[in-house]
Amino acid sequence: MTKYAKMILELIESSGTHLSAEDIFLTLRDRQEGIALATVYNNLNRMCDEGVIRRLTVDGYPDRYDKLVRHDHLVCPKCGKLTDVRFADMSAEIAKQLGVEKAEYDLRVFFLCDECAKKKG
Amino acid sequence: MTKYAKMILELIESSGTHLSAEDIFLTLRDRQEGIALATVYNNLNRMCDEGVIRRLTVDGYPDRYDKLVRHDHLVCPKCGKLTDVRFADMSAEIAKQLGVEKAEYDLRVFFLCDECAKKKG
DNA sequence: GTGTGTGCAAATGATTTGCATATAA
DNA sequence: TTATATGCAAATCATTTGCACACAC
Repeated sequence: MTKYAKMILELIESSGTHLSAEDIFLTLRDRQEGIALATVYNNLNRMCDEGVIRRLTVDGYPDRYDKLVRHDHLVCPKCGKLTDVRFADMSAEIAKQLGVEKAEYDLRVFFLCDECAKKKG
Repeated sequence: MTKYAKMILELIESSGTHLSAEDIFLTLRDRQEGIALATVYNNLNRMCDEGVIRRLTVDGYPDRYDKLVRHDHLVCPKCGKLTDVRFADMSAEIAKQLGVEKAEYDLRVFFLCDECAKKKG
């Protein structure tokens, strides 16, 4: 694992928000790291393949990346903001219904975020 | 509602599969309709905004469009294939937990499709 | 030393946009 | 008529790729 791979992973693991490739690129560049955007993408793709991080694709917005700890997401239908939330784990029921031992899933709940709710009212 | 809007909606409603903008464009063009790809996109976007159809964004694949009847999806992690499936409706629990009357959500279960399962074994 | 990561610039591919024309209410 | 949809081509934007160079093991 290289210098940049480590930095990128650390950023994602330690971040409270959901970072896009560009967020990561800009953060590292601000730290005077001479990293290229393509390198960020390369690393993110590799880590997703290896199952070290998770990609969050939301329609209309650039992909964001997330840690693996089990949780679900609220997605703001206005601004695309993602918020972590934890609903009951349904892996067991789903797996049972599909006739397999283990099942992975992605649950997104559409929910107007605080900021957009304010703007509206 | 225009001629093409009707055709596009009908295609989506009657289709057993999940069509992409290009699928729809090619289908209509094969029927000798002089439709433009941009028109397909325009109509799909409009219908999504109006809440008449639903957009399915799967990372790495072009968007596909779906009818509104409540159901969930299996997503093949190898080929991106979408399959309809119906798990228990969780709107009520989710809404309760969020403190609202109604909640919309999107549930995707990652599950190797038949074809990819064959190829593997 | 040899494979793999990196930087850069150019390519890609899905989707959007601008604008002039055509169509629907 | 008067707004809105359409066709076309060009533009956009996130992401990927090719290639030469630089590390890491």
